Amino acid sequence: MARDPDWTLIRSFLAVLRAGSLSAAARRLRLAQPTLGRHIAALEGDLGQPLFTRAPAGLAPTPAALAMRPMAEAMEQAAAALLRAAEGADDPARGTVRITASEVMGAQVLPPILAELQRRHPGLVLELALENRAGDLLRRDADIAVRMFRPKQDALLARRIGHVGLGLYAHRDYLARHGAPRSVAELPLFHVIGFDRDDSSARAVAEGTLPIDRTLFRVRSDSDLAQAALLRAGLGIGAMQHRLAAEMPELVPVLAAEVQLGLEVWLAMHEDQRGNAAVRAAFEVLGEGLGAFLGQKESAFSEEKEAKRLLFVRARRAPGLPGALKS
Amino acid sequence: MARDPDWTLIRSFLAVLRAGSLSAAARRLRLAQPTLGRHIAALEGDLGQPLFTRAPAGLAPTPAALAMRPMAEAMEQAAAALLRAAEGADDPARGTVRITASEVMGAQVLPPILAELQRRHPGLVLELALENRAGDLLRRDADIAVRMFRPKQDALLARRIGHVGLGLYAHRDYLARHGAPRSVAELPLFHVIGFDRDDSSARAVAEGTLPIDRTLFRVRSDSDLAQAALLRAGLGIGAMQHRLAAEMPELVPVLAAEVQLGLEVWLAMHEDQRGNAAVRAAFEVLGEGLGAFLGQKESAFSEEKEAKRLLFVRARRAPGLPGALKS
DNA sequence: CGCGGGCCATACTAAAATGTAGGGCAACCA
DNA sequence: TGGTTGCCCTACATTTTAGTATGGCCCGCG
Repeated sequence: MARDPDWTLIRSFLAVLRAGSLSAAARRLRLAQPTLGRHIAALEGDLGQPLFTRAPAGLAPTPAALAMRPMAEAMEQAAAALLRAAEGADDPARGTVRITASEVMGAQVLPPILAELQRRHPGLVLELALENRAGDLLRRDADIAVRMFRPKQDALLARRIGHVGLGLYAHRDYLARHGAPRSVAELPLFHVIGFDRDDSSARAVAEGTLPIDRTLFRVRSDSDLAQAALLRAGLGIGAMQHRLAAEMPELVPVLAAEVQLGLEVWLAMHEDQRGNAAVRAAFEVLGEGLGAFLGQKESAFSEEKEAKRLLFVRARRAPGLPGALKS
Repeated sequence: MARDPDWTLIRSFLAVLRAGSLSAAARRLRLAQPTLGRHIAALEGDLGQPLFTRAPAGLAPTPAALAMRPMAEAMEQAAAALLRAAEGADDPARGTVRITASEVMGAQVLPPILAELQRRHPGLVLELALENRAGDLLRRDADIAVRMFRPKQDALLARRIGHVGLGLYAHRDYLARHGAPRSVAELPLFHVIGFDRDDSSARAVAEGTLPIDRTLFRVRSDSDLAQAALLRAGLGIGAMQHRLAAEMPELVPVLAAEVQLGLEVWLAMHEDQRGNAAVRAAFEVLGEGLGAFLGQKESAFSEEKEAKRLLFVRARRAPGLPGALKS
């Protein structure tokens, strides 16, 4: 009852699912509407069950169609990754590299490094996606990830770049108005800037240091960039990389001796992309640039397994607080 | 220079890559050889670079083609998963569920549980893949995984089923011939059965207990089933689940007081498959059956994040030995 | 209530892809 | 060395597929 359908039909199916109607999907795919109608009919025939119920305003997906959607999207992403791999396979100068990074990294640290990358490989097309959530590489959403924590997946090639130090800062005007806390215990009396719902950044930073709790914060945002902007605007006390804060004269360190935070910086790529010259070149330049930025010697190219051992040792040295730790 | 190619071309490309020639690929796909020749030519045109060099004995892939292969395979697996999802979306009685498990689990524990599953859902088509390597679910190589360690991926729905105890055993004839070790320190004097190159099983079992080293073993195999068979054949001392050893009267426990090993049992499925009735039904029955086998109450259905917290607590209670721990 | 705009389905025509058949080439084997 | 086999390429007939044009339907709006 289920012949395996032509992949083109799946692509059309996904387009119809997204667009909500045959006509709209046809416009996006630059095909004719009857063509898509036939594709859907053929796919329904192959699968032996209806995928859409014909409604006046368009097509309504059946539960089966909704269940199929993630797989169709996985195919689409794999196809996009294949295209990138094909472009840059031979020639590092001619390819597209998609990089994902955390917000702060992508906005504050990466641009000059990417400029250097582009200078060395002018033919490269660069894509930069900023998300604090991980898991992009495995979905082939990106070729290279700059992450502030150890990549967990076996299928990744990961390199530990170094360590970045953070501390608490506040605008000097804020401190002039409210004074400065004299101890960590006094912090709840001030306007602490922190996450809203997504604690992934905070828990990585605070690992083994502070018990992190949403109720501590009196100014909340899940965007690290927004947090930084709020900090610079004088709304309260928040965390920032020392390296970045040093270039912002209006910021003054707070509890510098008591609160010392740190993050690891990791570079990761999918092992499938090992054969892609463009990705390899970008990986190298990013490693160099980030290493220089961190002012630390970078470790040798190492596979995930070795990286794991390193992290393990590190984790034993600094046992964390159960409440703040979920990763 | 790079139009995004029709997905059918990618499928043909993968077939040619695997088969090594247009003709062979054509036979497998039940297409004519010139058709595949045209597909490859079209794909090369779309990508703007050659994928194969024409050789007398067939086609030799270029580096670019090799770099593209993993992505093409990812598409293929996603398509297969899509097909399974379509089949079983509505009706648990009519669907295919692909299960991956470790060798011992799949060969010794799962069969009766799968029999029960089939009894309850006679229309289900079951696929069972035995591999000790993980990472199958994310590649959509399987719908459900039975694993002896905590699944690490965020995109998975995981349920901790329970705990299985292991110990060292030997055939009574072996012990009659060689005697029994009186302490762990004496073990190297005996024929210990263990892994050859792949230490993934052993390091999970021995976590926090024994320093595991390949040189300890005097009988080596990477197949857990082979190890069990060697153990039953009297070749030496090896690890086995208490539950299984209890049904093998020829086996005698060794150093039962000194060496107590254990593994967690986890059930995991891809969150994308949540909408698949067949997979859900299989997940439920597997959870019940494994829970009954382990003789323990199963915990409530929980997402990965909660599972992580559980594991963290556990890891703190039993700190491991750095050398034996890489996961 | 009539009109326009969105949608899908159908019939027909045009284009494109597929299959078939035959030729040439290199490698292997008796 | 001569036959056989497997391979790829090209040319041509055929089937399949896509595009165009049209009609009917439902909804919202003036």
